[in-house]
Amino acid sequence: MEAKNSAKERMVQSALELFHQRGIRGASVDEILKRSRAGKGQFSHYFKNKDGLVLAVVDYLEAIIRSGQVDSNYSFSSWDDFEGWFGRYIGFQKEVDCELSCPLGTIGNDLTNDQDHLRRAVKSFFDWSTAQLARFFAERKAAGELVESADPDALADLCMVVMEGGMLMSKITRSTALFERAADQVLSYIRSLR
Amino acid sequence: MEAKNSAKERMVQSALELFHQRGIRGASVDEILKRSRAGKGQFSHYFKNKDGLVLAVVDYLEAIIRSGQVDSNYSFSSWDDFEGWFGRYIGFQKEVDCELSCPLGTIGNDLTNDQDHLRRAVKSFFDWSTAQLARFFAERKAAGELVESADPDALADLCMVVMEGGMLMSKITRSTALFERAADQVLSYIRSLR
DNA sequence: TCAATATTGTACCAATTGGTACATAATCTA
DNA sequence: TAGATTATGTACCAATTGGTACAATATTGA
Repeated sequence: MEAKNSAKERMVQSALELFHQRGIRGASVDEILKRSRAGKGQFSHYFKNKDGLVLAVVDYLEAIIRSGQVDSNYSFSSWDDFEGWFGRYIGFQKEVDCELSCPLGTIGNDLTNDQDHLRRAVKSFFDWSTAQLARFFAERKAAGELVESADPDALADLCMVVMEGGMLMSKITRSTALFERAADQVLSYIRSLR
Repeated sequence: MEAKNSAKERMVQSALELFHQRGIRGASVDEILKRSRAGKGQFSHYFKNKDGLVLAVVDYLEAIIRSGQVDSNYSFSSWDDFEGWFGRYIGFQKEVDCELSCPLGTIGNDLTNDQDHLRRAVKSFFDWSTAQLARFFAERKAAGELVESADPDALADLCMVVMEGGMLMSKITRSTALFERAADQVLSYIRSLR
């Protein structure tokens, strides 16, 4: 149905790159079109307006992460899998010299109150991610690998918050040192509950 | 020297409010001037350009936080002081219905690579905040109130990362639930080191 | 006092913004 | 193949952007 590298796909991917780098407002439609070698015609044809493109970008991001096509996947089955989770985000930051933070965090923070449908789309991805972590912790607890007082949902929330905060602080400080130490503390904490 | 409510002061305060709400790019110079009841003349007179205004806003924020004029101060002297630290940020989010995140986090994430002087200004505030937390943990450890294996710097990093991530996730999910549970876990962890 | 300095207001500018109009070309389908 | 639908390109638009020019007004200090 859809060609391999359709104009629509190129627009979404270019928009993702630019939104990730400079946020929604920092990337103009014209620049996105130039980068994706598309014209205004395609843009208006495939999207109602810029918000429509943002929604497509969020959906695209959610799709590739949920399908595991990206480094930081959420298919934990062992403690080793989990312990590598923070490492993949830290590794990403090192690859990009700490010049970016989380794409969905950046997009989500850029939204205004009149873009609630977009905010909900971003939130739904975070809800899913948190649920994946919580499911993993619940499974480990059911297997007797976590003490009775451990709260799987709270642990999942802690991980998500540290990941988002770590990505943001890495960009601002241009260093993963803070993120790494914080992640280490979380891992120590969770190990102490085993 | 400076009048109580000088045009410069009004411009900085209005800019802070708007940058906090919509980021740097989301707040136009014209809108800031309208809100602060000032003209283009004053703007050009007091600031070189928009970046100059951003720098003034960052300096202003750092000054009021370091001087303790704002709720979330950093003058910890007891465990009770510290345990209320996350609570003040969570309380702020509740006051604003989770429609904002951390002002310096928002500004910091909005910067591009050609604004390195601004990034360094934001970073210097985070460095100071982290150092305040680290000093507190180091003092407690010296007083024998933390186990030998506790790392004051790493604990400070963990707190900063959870605070920033919590503020961001609260805005995106429009709820402090995640932030609260994550903060609780951090407090549990630190208590386990006492 | 009176000139220098600091402050403020208004008008303007080129560039960019998101968005529309509309003609053309390709593709599908009956 | 004919006609509809889908896809693409070009030109244009009003509004907004950050920034400048410059005149006018206070305020200061010798």
